[in-house]
Amino acid sequence: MDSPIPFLDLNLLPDPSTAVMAAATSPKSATINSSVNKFVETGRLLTPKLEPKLEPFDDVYQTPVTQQSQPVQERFLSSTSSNFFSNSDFARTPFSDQNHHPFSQSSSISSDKDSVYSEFYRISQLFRTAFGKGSQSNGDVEVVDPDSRAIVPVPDENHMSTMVVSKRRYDKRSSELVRVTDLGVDDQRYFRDVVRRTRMVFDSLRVLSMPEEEKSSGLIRRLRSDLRASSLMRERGLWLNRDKRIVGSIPGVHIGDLFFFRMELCVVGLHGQAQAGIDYVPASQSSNGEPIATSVIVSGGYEDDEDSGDTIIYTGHGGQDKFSKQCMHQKLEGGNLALERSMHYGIEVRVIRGMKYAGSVTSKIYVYDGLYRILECWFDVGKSGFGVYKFKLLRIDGQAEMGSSILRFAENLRSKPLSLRPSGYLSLDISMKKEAVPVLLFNDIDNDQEPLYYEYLVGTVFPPFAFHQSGSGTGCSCVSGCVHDCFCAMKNGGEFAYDQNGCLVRGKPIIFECGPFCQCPPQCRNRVSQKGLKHRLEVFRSRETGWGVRSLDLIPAGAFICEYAGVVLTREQAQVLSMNGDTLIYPNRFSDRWAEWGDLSQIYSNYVRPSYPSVPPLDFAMDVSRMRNVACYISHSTSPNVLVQFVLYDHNNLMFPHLMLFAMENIPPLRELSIDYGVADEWSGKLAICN
DNA sequence: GTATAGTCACTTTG
DNA sequence: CCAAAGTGACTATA
Repeated sequence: MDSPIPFLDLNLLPDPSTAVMAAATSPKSATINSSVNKFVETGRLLTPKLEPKLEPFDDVYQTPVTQQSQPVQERFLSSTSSNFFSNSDFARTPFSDQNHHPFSQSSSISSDKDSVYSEFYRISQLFRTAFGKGSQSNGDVEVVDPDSRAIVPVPDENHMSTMVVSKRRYDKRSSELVRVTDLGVDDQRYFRDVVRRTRMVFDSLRVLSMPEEEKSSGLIRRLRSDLRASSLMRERGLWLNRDKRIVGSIPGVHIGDLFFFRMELCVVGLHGQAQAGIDYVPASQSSNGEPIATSVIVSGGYEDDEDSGDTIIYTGHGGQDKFSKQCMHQKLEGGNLALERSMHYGIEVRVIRGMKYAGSVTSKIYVYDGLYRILECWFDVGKSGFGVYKFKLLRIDGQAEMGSSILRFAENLRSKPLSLRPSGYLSLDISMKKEAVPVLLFNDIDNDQEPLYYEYLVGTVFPPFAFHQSGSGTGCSCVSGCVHDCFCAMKNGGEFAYDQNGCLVRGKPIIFECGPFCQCPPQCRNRVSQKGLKHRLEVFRSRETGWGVRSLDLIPAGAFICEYAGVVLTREQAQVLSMNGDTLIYPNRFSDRWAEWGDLSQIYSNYVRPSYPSVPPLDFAMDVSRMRNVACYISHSTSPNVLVQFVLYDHNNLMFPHLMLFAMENIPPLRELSIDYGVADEWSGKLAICN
């Protein structure tokens, strides 16, 4: 019998992907010994209590590295304007006086209280109030013009109706510049949840405002569903971090987090510019009249950029024609000036990389890569012969592995796993080709090989009587694929649970996929989870969570991951087995995370959580003691990135649904997956997984 | 068929 | 109130 390991919440641990590329030179861990990720009952399972802790305002502000603060325009223009346009000899001359180079004096932090940067202060719990409700201080809500009214779909429990939402005048972003430091564990978890919830709303709105397939009226609308989603959220005050301008990391956003849209960056406050690559507090709002940069996006849109990971030569903005060709000299203004001022004061900037991502669509993804310092700034001749500003950025030490390099590593790992990780692989497919894509087994920290000793189970084994039920032979007759009002759509309450890409649109108590009794083809949109794995998964050994699971591919939010498979036992059978100490899963104990997915109650006051089709309390257990699949190695978290959704397809017996796992966020490659296994039952003390 | 170039409709900020 | 920042979805072309 396994000995249970102490409960560890994945989210309290450093991102395991940071260790991915570390060399496999570590002492053996003899204490971790668990085949399934289980946990013992502890008080830490329950809701964290948020204890406000106020930090003194005074002693925590940051001061400029250089005490003297010359008027910047004067300083710059006087030192450069003479040779600015004389072209021939743009030397590599840093604008900053060497004596005042930020890094040369960065250790000397003055405590000058009259410093222009006294508004930098540590803030912890102040943000808590600011976050939750969208921090509206707007008394003036008004309709700007009657034509700017938007008709938006409003989901109610069974169908879509419409309502009219008027556009409002928005608040400007705050000018208050702050840095958030020393967040406690509870705070981190809180902000993570807020960010995740916000991104879920964004995704739901985006998917809901996508055009449905037909639209045969000939009126082809180009619909930017990302813009629609963000503007709806803005109307509701759901954009994050608008009441403070945060320099440094954004609470709840981790290094390596992935975004598919620029507007998504705006919504969470990671980067506030819809198009521009440099975000900054403008001089007009800054307390000392100097602009300060907060974040940059390295998108590859400037020919003079040189990105080598930890160091970046970043080109300032401007000087391009509408065809993105340099056509004139850049000026030291706007974001360019802000970057220079940030360098002057030694203030870090967030770096987001826009990268082409092979797979899915040909679009870009944005990766948050952490904080960088600006080392140098100079004026140079660009490739096109026009003057450009260049900034040398250096990544600050001690941060988690860059998301962009993990992406690249994972991409290479796809084609040549053994040459990139010559040791550690125990198996290149523990499913022995039973799954559509391989499930790898990796352990580079100890000698445990346990997952090799189980028979691989692709799908849950139900008792024969589960199939003997009246009505189990009915299905749709959509020979050419299901349409929106077909029989199977009706079974699901009149709408399909999945979008055209097979992503879960809204969680439901249970989903009816098309099955063997339906006439529709295999590529029907209502067949998703029954087709098995799409993303390559890897069971891996971790010092913190025992065995864990991660993906080698990017898993987009809402995508199906895998089934949680086992051998179904009735209550009586389970009682016998549990006395023998076998490992059982109790499906009814998983938290109802499906309810969060697609929850638009923050947008629509009349939103009701789907309650149809209803599902009776589940009264079975699953045995995974001999046969199991990849899912039972997934770790527990109270802030999980994977949800459990009940699905039926091969029979219609509501008592015995499949447990299907879907991504709750964009899960980067090599990041550990986690499920909320539920909290201990107050009376029995039992958990989803029990011995 | 697949990559690339071009075109168009957008939004927020300072 | 407007200029400036560039994307994302689509269409045409190589």
